[in-house]
Amino acid sequence: MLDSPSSPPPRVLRVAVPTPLRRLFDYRPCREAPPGGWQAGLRVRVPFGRRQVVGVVMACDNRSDYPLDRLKPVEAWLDAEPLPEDWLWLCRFTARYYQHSLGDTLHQAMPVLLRQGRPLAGRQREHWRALAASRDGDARLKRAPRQAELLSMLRQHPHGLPTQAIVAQGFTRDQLLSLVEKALAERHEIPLAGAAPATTQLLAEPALPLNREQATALAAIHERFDAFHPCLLHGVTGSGKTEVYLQLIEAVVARGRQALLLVPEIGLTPQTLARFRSRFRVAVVALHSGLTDNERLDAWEAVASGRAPIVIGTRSAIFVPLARPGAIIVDEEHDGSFKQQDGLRYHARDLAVARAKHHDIPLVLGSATPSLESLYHAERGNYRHLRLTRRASRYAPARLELIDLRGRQRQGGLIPPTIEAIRETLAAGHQVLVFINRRGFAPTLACHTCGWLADCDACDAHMTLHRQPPMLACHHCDKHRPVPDACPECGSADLRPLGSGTERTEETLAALFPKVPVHRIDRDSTRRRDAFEQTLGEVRRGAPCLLVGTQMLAKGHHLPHVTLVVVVNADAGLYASDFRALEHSAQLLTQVAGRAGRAAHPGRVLVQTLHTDDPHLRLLAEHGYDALAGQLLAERRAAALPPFRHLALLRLESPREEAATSLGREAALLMRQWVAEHAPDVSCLGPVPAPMERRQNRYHVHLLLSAGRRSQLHAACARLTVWLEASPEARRVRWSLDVDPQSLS
DNA sequence: AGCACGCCGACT
DNA sequence: GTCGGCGTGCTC
Repeated sequence: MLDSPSSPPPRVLRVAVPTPLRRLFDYRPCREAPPGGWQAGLRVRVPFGRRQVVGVVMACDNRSDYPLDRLKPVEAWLDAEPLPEDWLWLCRFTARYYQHSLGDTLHQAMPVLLRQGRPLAGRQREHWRALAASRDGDARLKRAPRQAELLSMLRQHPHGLPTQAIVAQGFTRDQLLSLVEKALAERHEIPLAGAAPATTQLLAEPALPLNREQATALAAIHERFDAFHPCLLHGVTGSGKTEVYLQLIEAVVARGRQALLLVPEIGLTPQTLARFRSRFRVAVVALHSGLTDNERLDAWEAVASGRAPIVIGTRSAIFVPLARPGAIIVDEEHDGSFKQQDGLRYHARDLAVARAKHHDIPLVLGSATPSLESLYHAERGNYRHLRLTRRASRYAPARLELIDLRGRQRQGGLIPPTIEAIRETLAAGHQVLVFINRRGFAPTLACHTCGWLADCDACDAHMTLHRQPPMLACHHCDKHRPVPDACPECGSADLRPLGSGTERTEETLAALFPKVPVHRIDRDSTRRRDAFEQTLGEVRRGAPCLLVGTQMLAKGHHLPHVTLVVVVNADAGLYASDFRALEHSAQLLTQVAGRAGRAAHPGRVLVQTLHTDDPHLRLLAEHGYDALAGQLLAERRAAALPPFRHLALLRLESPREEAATSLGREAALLMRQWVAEHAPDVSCLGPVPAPMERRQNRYHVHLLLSAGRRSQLHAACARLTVWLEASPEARRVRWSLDVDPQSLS
């Protein structure tokens, strides 16, 4: 692989190029070889079609299937050293597993600045420092008070300050340059790379004592540090999973290794980060969507070089290279945000498993409500099943009380006994959380004279009625229109909202409890970045109040003063057609219940439903998530669904329904023939119209492959994508293959 | 996916 | 007469 500078350069470089095409492109090396010789993992700038792109050399060779004399030369190499080996491995694995183009996968897994060709090695950070004081210097700043302030700040830091820190104090780059021009300050560069930090004095504050279960779990995870060691840390809300993570990370870092912690999108809050940063004296790098391109590259480089021992990040952080991998932890492993829902449709939790296995390191999947996949692996002994059943609070998690909605008059979705319970809770000086899974004022608008419903004309969906501001909006496309005064069909003025959303429930509660503040928390009310945190801060102060919100409210936030949780309608989730709907509803209901009574008071959870006798709901209410999960697993087995069989979903999408369907039929034909001969374990279902077939005036058609063996499913998918890429019909239809789809819609 | 080339409608 | 609509073809 390595081509030493003395040996002759290879004739051909196989380069992964950022394109959806699932193949490599061959190039001739440029005249000057990189200092370490040509090798896999080097970024190169290459001509591709009519443009220049950044690609990655995947192999060196002397032959090509393409005529050698027609190969274009590489424009330039961009790295002296190849990109990290573990990162290349992970990208290769991901591209193969998800049947995605390698070039695209590498591109996506790279920080933006590396995609653009910026150098990685030898990165410097710009610093500024004051020059020796001259008598007249300060006099010259008489009319520039900000520059004078800046200079005095620089004088307090004789080793210099990074630009970022200076700008954070409210100074500008221009002010810095003015000081340089006046010879009062100078710019200097500090290389970013450096030795790993000393690991003596790792902790900034002492670890908390562990209870027996936590200690047992930690010991089990610790047992081996040099072997793939998957553990399912299955702990009820408030049982102290985070403390186990903290102490595992401590042990990992003490051994000079790095720990990677993945958290759900919503979980990487300033509070979470603060908890980790206050525990450790070493750097805790956070990778989240709020970083600038430069910050992201710095973070990537700090981890890849090994300088940063602890990384916390959301889904995409699974792609950060680790110089000395020590452990990977996935918190709330059941969370849907770990699965990317477009383009490269990877699941960060599943990649975490693959990665830990590759590195031979411990893996921890933590959850109060584990996915059926992970429970299945734990049951089969593939994962060690570690349970935490004891809560720090005196009180057991609240039981779900099923409240029968049938035949009751609803007000904003709430029936009288529920309203009474809210009244009592507020009177006792506590807080109430009302959980409703629809935003807007009402799910739709209906004519009570002729039965007309406000439908979207681009989707097979109703339009949601909003009051703030008033409009009809489709939640599946960007269409919205004014609320009509009269029925467009019959002219009747008797138009009424049908059902309730967060806005209507908020309005109802505000009318019922005028003296109590009502906070609405949903995507519409939290558009402004800080609004959510601000509301939560107020709620944490503890005065009686009402919180109305969507599932945004259910996850992660510690709300110690909430003692009553109301679920306005459990049925929407329970009876959705998707095969994971029950699992997700049960996880959500259990999480919502976990919000009640975490501190000084026991809690109640009222679940309104039309189906109080539903066996799944009863099982969940009476015996909890684990019991229901066991039942659901049995049902999945009977229905030949994951985790007992593996799925891959081909989605086809076109403005012309017939185009999508006919391509689906051809693909199905090909698959059925090919599979009969090469992969008899695979079955092929469809093509069928997708649920909500028409979205944004495009028709969606599905073809589902399923198999008991991954290898056969994989082979079938590979055959399918090759065929699709070559098929002229497929170029007129947008298609994507979703391996291990999260949902069938 | 980009990005070109290429062949038919409404405008200075 | 041109500007520009998106069909189709290619990318080492």
